[in-house]
Amino acid sequence: MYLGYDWQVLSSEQDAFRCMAPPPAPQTMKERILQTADKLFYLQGIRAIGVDTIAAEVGISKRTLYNHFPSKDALIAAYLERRFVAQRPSDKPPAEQILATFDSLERRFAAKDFRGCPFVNAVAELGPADRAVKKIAVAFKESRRLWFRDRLSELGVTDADALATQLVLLVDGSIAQDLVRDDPAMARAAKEAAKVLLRNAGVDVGGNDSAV
Amino acid sequence: MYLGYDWQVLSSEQDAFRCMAPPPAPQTMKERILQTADKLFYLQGIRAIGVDTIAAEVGISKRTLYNHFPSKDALIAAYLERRFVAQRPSDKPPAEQILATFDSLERRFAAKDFRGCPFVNAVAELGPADRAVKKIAVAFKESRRLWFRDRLSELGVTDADALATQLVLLVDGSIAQDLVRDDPAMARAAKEAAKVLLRNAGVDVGGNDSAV
DNA sequence: TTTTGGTTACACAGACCTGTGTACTTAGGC
DNA sequence: GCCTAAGTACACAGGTCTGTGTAACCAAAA
Repeated sequence: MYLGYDWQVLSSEQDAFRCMAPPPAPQTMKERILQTADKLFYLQGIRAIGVDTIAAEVGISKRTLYNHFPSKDALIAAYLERRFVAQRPSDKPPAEQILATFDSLERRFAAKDFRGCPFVNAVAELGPADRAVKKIAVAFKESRRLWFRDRLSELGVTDADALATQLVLLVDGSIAQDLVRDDPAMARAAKEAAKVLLRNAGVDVGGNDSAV
Repeated sequence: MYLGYDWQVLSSEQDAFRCMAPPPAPQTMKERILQTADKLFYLQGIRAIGVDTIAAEVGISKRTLYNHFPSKDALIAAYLERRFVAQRPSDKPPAEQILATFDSLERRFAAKDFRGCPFVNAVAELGPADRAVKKIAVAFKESRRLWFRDRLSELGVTDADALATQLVLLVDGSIAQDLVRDDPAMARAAKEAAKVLLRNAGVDVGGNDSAV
C-alpha cells in the first residue's frame, strides 16, 4: 500500500530491480533530502528528528537544506506528499486485486522497517491543530477507500461504498495492530475477514472453506 | 473501550454520575498530576507537552512534580498504566456485549476530545526503541482481544481466537480512521462488518437484513 | 515549642531545537 | 578569465526541553 522510501523500491515494487546498481547520483538535491527525511521521519518520528540530523545524514550543510525547503513544516508536508503515490493499475480481476492488497500488506509487515501508516502516525504525533497534515492524511485515506470502491463496483457489488469502508477498516486495523505487536499474521487475519465480507456481498473469492 | 481521563468518567461509564459534584480535593497529589498529564498527553501528544506545562496546569511547582515522579518517562508509563483499566463485567448476552462495544466506540468518536487510542499513539510517537511503552501497548491490545475471545467462546464459536482477532482489527481500524477523518460513522461501519463476521460464525445477531 | 515533611519560588546547567547571517569555496557556462 | 549558482563551514540568536539545587515557607505532629 505504501511505497517505500528507498529509491529502488520506489522505482519498482517488484524485486527484479532491487539489486540493480543505482546510478551514482542521478537524483536532485531535493530528492536526496526527501529520501533521508522520509527514512528518519518514518522510522523515528517527525518530532524526534531535527533538521540538523537530516542534513548530517544527507551529508550536506543545514544551510543547503533550508535553501531547498523554507521550513521544517514544508519538509514534513513534502515528506507526506511524496508518500502519497497512486496505486498502479492492474489487469488482474478486481477480487484478486482486493485480496492481493492484504498479501502486500503482510509482506510490508514482515519487513523490519515497517512502522505503521505514515499519515496516521503524523496525525497522531502532530495533533489535530496541524490542518495541513490532517488534510493530506484524509485525502490519502479517502483515495484508498475509493480504490476499493471502484474495484467493488466493477464486481457489481450493490453497496460498494459501504463495503469499501469496511475493507479500509480492516486495512488500518491490521496496520495499527502490527505497529504495536509486530505480527504479520494481522494481515492474514484481515484478509480472512475481507473474504467473509466479500462473500457475503456475493463476490466469488474462491475456496469456500468457511460455511455459514 | 478506553475510559476517559476525567475522574467522573473513570468512576462510571454511565452518564448518571456525570454531573455529581466532585468532592473538593479528595485526590492525592499524584492523582491530580496524572489527571492533568493524561489530558495533555492524550489531547496534544506526549512529546508536545513538557513537564513545565503539566506542573503549571496542575498549579504546582515543577519540583513537586519531580518529587512524585522521578522522570518524565515514569510519568508517561504511569499515564499509560492508568489508561489500562479492565473492562467491567456485564450481565447482557455475549453477542450484545460485543456489538455494544461498537456503540460505545461511536459515542467516543462523537466526543470532541477523542484523539484515537492512547497506546497506539504512544507507540507511533515514541518509536520502537521505547520498550516499556511498547510492552504495555501490546498487553492492552491483547487484553482487549482476549475479552472478545472469551465472549465468543461463551457463544460457542469454533475458532473464537481467529474471530476475536478480526474483531479487534475492526475496532482499531475504526479508531485510526476516525482519528484522521473525525467521522463517527466509522464505528457504525465496523459494527456492520462485525455483524457479518459474527453471523458467518453462526452467531445470532438479530435482524438478518443482509442475505448471502 | 520544636521538628518534620511536603511544598514553593527560582535559578541554573546542559542539551537540543528551528532558523538566520556571513564569508568562503567550488564548478560550469560564457 | 570571469561570473554566477550552489554548496560549505560555522557562529549565533532565541527558544524549549529535562532535571537539579537551594533556601524559604507552612502546617501538623510530637
